[in-house]
Amino acid sequence: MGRKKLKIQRLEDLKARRAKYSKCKTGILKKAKELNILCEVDVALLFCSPSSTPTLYVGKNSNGLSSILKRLPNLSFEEHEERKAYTIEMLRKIYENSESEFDPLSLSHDTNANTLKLYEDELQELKDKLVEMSKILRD
Amino acid sequence: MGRKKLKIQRLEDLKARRAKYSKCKTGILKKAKELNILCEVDVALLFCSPSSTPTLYVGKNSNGLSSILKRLPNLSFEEHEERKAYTIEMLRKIYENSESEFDPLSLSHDTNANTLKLYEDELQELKDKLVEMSKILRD
DNA sequence: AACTATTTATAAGA
DNA sequence: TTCTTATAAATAGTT
Repeated sequence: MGRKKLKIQRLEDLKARRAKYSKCKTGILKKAKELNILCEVDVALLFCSPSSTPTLYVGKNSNGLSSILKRLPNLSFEEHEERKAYTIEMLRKIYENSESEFDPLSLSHDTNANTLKLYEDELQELKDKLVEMSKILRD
Repeated sequence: MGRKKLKIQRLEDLKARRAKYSKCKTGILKKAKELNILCEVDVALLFCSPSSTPTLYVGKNSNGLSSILKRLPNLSFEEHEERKAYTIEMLRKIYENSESEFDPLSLSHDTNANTLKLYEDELQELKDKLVEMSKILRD
């Protein structure tokens, strides 16, 4: 929207990128709030830009979701070897089954309400990460 | 947007709510992808509706973010008492400091890039949760 | 942060 | 669900 149509590619100018980020984030947060209220959907959004404070938004009335997200910041230093092995195994299963949808929870306490739909970007990244991890494990 | 202006309140008709959810989610995901590419911002979105499969979107090139999010589904059954105590302590600090911004990471390995900006809904929920937890602890 | 021309998202209907 | 079209809303360029 706006005076001209934008090509969806990285904005090279830092200042323009920051301005865009600010405006766009505001817009998405507004939409997410609307979705949360209109449709009774639990919503959580996380934005991390290289240059500014990460933003977490969690909609009202999230059942258990927000309590999980609250712990996100603390996970990184709790990565014990045990957990890593588990994660790698999970990634392998995901990799072997990489279509546009899958269910990472089939490994554990699955219920219909707990399945996750993943998008292409996510899957590509999982693949990349698995390759990286494989390299590390070979050393 | 559309033929008429909508009031932002829960849609009472289930069918309408589902239709709205589907359309709106598509729109937000599109915007999030644009933000991810245009501004080089790591993005993660999670939607959980009562009636359909939860949706997770994580943008391309997320540094460490996606590996954290990947483990979200597995957290719930890993809630040991030790972790709970830590979480409660974190919530207390947050509660005592509840303005529209704060830094939950000051408790640990804080860097400028690791702080989180929280929104009102989030804070309200934290307060509610803390009240609940206080009740449980008194028993 | 504010303005406004323009693009984009979407409400209602098919 | 998908499409069409009128309309509401977001936003690009600019101040």
